[in-house]
Amino acid sequence: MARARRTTIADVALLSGLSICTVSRALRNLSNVSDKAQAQVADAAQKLGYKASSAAARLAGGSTGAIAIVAPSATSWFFAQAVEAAEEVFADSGWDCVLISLRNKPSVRKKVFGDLDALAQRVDGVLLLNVDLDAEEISDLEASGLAVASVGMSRVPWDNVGIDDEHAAWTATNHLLELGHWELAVLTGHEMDGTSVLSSRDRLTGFRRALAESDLTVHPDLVVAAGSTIEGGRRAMTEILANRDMPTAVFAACDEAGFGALMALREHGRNAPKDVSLIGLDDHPMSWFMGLSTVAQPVADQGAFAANLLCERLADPSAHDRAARHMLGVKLIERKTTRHKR
Amino acid sequence: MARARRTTIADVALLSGLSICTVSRALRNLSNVSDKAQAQVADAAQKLGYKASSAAARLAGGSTGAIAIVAPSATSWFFAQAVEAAEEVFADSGWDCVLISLRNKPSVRKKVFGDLDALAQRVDGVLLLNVDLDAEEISDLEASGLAVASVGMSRVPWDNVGIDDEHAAWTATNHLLELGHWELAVLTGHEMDGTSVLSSRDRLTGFRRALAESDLTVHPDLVVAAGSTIEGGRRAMTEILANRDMPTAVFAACDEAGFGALMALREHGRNAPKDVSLIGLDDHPMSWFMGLSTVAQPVADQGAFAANLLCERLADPSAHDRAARHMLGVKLIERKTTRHKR
DNA sequence: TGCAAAATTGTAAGCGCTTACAGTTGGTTT
DNA sequence: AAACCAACTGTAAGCGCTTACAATTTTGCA
Repeated sequence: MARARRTTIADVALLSGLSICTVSRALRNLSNVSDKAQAQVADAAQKLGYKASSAAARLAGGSTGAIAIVAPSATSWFFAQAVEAAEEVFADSGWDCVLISLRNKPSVRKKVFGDLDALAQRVDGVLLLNVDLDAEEISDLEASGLAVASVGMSRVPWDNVGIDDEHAAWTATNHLLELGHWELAVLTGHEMDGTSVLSSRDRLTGFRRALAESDLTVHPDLVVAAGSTIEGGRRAMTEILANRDMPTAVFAACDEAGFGALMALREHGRNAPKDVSLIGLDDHPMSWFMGLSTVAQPVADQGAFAANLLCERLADPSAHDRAARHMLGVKLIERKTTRHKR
Repeated sequence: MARARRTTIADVALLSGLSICTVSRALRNLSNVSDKAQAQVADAAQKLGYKASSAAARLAGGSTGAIAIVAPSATSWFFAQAVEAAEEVFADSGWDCVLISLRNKPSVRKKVFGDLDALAQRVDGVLLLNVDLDAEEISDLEASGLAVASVGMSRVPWDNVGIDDEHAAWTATNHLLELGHWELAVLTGHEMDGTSVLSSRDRLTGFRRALAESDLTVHPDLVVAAGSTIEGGRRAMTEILANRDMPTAVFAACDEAGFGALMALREHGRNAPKDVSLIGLDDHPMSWFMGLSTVAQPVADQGAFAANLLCERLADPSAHDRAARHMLGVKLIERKTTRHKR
């Protein structure tokens, strides 16, 4: 099978009997092309199996045909789900997805967002998944000319969809409070190295607010970084167990950390809800089985929704009205790891 | 902050006092450039903060600066891990990763591999993760000019790393056999729709071989598709439980399906190992906690290893010797869901 | 029916980089 | 010292597509 010369727009022009320029316009569905020409071009392109060269298009000022999906990390359940959901939407609209994992490293984040021009050169848009950007990065991104949409970022000048993380955390914490607990610990989504996923900040805030509303204070030793992995949750819970003051209830900022906490408890001969009440946040597929009480959030929906929003922007950049902000609901799910304080 | 005209290779040429051509060569570290010129160019590029345009490079016949990571789906634990590990390797080498999830749909697979030219246009290489390709797709890919490396594909004309899935499954099954079980069921990695991930085929083969070696036959009703999700495992196990002939042991082709099986058992008032012995394959982080016996495989290692192989190929396309094949080891881990048949 | 305005279509100039091929330069060889 | 070479460097022709701007065809109306 010899490698044939690629079919270019010129071939289509020739076959359709129109000029390259008209073909180019027809191919991109620009308005000022007659229906007849449009049809001829479509027909010729079809016959020739013509595929545009994204590189050439890009170079000439067109679209790259790609968007970037940026996530703090790609291994946790939440991100894997959101990424897949978004990828599906993008793929169906013909966009390539460049995956960029920040790997929980501020250095990687700085590298990516510190050189937006480089990014803008390879993609037309960016989908941010719970990425924690500082004010400068936000305004740079806004000014970069890239279309942007995000999952889980409030107060941001572009389309955004998410849950109210603070409220979700508040709901979980409040559940604990209502069960009569007042010595609470929290396994935050922050990483050990200090990095934090955006949602984890809000969740911590929600936790704190719930306590404050009950005039409770949080002992610093009982706020421990777990990240969003099972292993992190396990380490964090182990740390809490080593504490002289055992809390009677624990809020894990994500279910995976909650699973880890369950492990740590078992390793120490304890369990939930007997020794401590434990509640997570996410509603991971395993949670039902583990009996983990939690606050459920629609994960794939968020990814898909945001991806759709971005596709729309990309399709019609002129629609430059103010950013849309969509909040999806969460729901408390009581299972077996929480119960009334005795 | 006005959007300045981009710095091109011409600017670098001007500043360095050399021709565009020499600059281009110096930038790409081609051999025939004097050290002096090389230094001047590096210096000028540095000063100007020059960033090459990948689109232009591509159009002119250079590299796209991107590779594609293709996975049957992106949500399962295995793929999320492998993808992240690979992404890290690629990102560190400066490659963009285009994520392509086949979403377990043959149609998507056909679309992607049926038009390799389109793919070749946007990426220089492809990393395949347990993708099940037919002979034609393999040879087309081989002929496409794309650099290829894969995880978990045997007998393929390019670099490959993986575990011996058949042997791993054989090991798991044999463990069951050694415990005295002879009525075995298997939850295969095949999807309900008939799609199969490459590894799941080999695992099924390994299961069958183990039985055959003990002169045992498999009842068709006891070979059920579970895919590689918790939910799939749950459905599959439920189906088995509805069977009149309950097996005394079950091999789940992946731990996640095993978790689902555990759920189904519980929903039916049964449990492992009392009612059936259950063994998985993967060693998912939850498996320890669940007490799930399994066969452990190094997941991130496989992704990173294969990514490195691909990077090497990409860096030196001339090294066209025969494909390397690396087999990583697996290990039986006995936990609590398997025990001797009573 | 005739002419300006509107709608289409075509011409041609790049976009920034790679690369075949044509110089240059300076050291060797005879 | 003339003739050669090897090692560099420069010239210029694209890669395939977008897009001002010009040219042409239609259409709308008086």
